[in-house]
Amino acid sequence: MRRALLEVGLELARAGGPDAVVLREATRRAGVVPNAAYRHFADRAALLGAVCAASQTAVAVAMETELTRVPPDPDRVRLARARLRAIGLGYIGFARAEPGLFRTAFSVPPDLRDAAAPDRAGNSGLTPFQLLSTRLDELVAVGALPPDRRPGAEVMAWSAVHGLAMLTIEGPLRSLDAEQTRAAAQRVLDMVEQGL
Amino acid sequence: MRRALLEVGLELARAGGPDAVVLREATRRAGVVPNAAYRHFADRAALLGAVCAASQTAVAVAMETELTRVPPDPDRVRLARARLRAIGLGYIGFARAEPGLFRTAFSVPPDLRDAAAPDRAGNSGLTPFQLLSTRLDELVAVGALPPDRRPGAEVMAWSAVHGLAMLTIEGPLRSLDAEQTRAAAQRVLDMVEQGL
DNA sequence: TGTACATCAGTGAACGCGCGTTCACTGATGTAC
DNA sequence: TGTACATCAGTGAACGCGCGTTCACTGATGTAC
Repeated sequence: MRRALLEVGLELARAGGPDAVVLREATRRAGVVPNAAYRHFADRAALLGAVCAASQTAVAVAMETELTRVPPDPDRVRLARARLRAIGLGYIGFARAEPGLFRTAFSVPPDLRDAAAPDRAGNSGLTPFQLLSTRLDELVAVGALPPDRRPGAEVMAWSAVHGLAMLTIEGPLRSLDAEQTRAAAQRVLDMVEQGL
Repeated sequence: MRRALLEVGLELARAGGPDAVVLREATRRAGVVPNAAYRHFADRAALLGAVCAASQTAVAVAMETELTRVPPDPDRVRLARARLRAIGLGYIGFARAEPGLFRTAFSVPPDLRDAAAPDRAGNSGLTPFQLLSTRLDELVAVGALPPDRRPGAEVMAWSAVHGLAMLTIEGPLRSLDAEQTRAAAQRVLDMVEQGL
């Protein structure tokens, strides 16, 4: 039942973002009376927290999926760069494909994201941030990024990619089609590579 | 009265973002009965649209204010770069100072941002996007940006700055203090300069 | 200068709605003796 | 093998709340004759 509520909560978030995760509607879809939810979640905030954690996992899964598509390359520098691009593309692609879940994953009330994260199934258990850190570490390891530029690099890369994602899903870039979005993503990733 | 409702609406948005722009609460604060609002706005969406337009103007004003602080410089290239940085800093600074208004300005429902924009008072009447375009045009004019790199440059610059703004107000970078934010902003702007 | 009338911003009361949450409950499941 | 009992997921009914919106209205303001 807990799982059913979580899944139905994800369905609601998918369709309408975090505000759409409504306890009564979730129980309705789960075929259960409203207060039954309180057997499994302390309150609405706890349900939303769980949905948010699951959304973040989904983002991470999308990034890792893209990562596995990177072809092997004997040139370690080129490979490391391709991997960084891959997680960026996965991130933006997820935002485009699942804007509701994406917003749920990151527009999260401060104090309820510490909800348990029990469903790490399907990915390595790393958060999107950790996936990014790993790639940047690799760039340093293969000599593609000077170590003195490493600190704070997450923030820069993440800002660029996150900004594009946001602008394309709920900002003024909403009208871009899939092709244009992909092109914009490539250019932003170019900028990150250059600018780091 | 219309003006009073708009200002009280901005107050609500300032405190809680777009969702906090509640018609009944606005009339309450304006000292008026709820339905009186319908003399001035078709419905709640129209009020929110007006508040959103005003928030965007506020962002633009913050950017222009920062722009006027740029000292004169005989080196036109350096000046153009400083101006681009200035509007970026204004943008991020506004997001930090007024997260509620910032979110209201950009997390806007698709169809109601075409609300009238009657209160252009206090700035040149340009939108944040237009301010950015002007700066990029100037970079090209002084030879700091190759013309073939000009198309799409808005998207890249805006993505980087917008992403940092978002991550610092409602994302995982919320815990950064003012000093750290400023440093991050400078680095992101470095990246944009390099990466363009 | 004075009267009749239209305009229109704000009133008072009410509507139906969906929400989160609490209460005492039922009835199936599993465990202890 | 059979009975008594605890556990606990889900029920049924209800609460108080704030919301957006609609109705017929009042009363001040300004205009036409």
